[in-house]
Amino acid sequence: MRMSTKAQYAVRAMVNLNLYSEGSPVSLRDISLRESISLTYLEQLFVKLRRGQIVKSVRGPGGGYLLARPAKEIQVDEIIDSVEESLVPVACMDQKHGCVCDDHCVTHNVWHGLGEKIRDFLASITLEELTQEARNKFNEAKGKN
Amino acid sequence: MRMSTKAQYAVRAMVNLNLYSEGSPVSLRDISLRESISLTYLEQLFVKLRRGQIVKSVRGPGGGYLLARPAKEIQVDEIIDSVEESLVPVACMDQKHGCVCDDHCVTHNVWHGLGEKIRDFLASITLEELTQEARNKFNEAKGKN
DNA sequence: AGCATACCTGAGTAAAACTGTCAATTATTT
DNA sequence: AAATAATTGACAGTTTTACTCAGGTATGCT
Ligand code: FES
Ligand code: FES
Repeated sequence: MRMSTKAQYAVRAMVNLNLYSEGSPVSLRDISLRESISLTYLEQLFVKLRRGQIVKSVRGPGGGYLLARPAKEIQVDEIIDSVEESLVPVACMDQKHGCVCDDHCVTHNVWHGLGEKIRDFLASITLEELTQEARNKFNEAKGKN
Repeated sequence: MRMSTKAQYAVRAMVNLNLYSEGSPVSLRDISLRESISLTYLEQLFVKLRRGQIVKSVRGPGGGYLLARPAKEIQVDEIIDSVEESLVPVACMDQKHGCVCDDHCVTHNVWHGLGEKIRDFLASITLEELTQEARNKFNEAKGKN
């Protein structure tokens, strides 16, 4: 039961993007340097984030990526959805209507319920919150010196 | 974010074991036939379930497996713990005290919180409940004919 | 125009994990 | 002794993951 590193990177990158962007585009190179994630790998992730309507791209010099909408309206589960296939814990439930086994499968309710819990939790966290948390941590660390 | 089939099989097998055992041992062969899981794969799983104190084994003819304690005291998360390594969604939290990154890592709280939700949910379901649910489904299906 | 920047794309690859099998052994009952 | 059934460890095929590489395209600046 592991979250792929792809998802972990994506969330980190998004927080970093939001943290250092003040209206202007942030280049992947910068995020790559700050978060120690390979540039080419980041490119791969951001293609998916863009398709998932999480970010917008600006080409050319001075370009980079911007949030597609306010951080308050971006939920963690949406970020993960964009880069990964599924938050549902079992393959047989990938279809929209869940697993057909509904009637006879003994463990259906276990996986279905678990999937909902996971979804609900990740949907309850916004990028805005994470970014604010990051700012606080940063300030605390600064205060100690 | 997938539960391995190992975990899925283990839960199914445990429900089946409890469903057909009335104090007497159930052989893996029987479970294998009823649940269409390869016998040799079941063997692999039950070695781990035994080590995890979920079941007891009885050797020789008429032998098989028994619950190590009442079904009411067996939680789904314990079954999964036995056959799988970890319910924690990220590798860096495998150690007992969680991830050291506590202070500087921005996404720590996300994964930590998620891990707790998953654990809580699976711990809230007992084998007893699942078995009862299975009996109900069986009876309903029977009623229709 | 020409150059630098930075996004964009698809193919490819090494390592790990997953899923399952095979062969051989040990313990117990009849 | 013979049959039953758990027990063990090694092993192989497949899939997924986590990346890299080699190009291309769009844009702004001088
Ligand atoms: S087979 Fe899909 S949940 Fe049971
Ligand atoms: S590095 Fe482990 S949670 Fe951040």
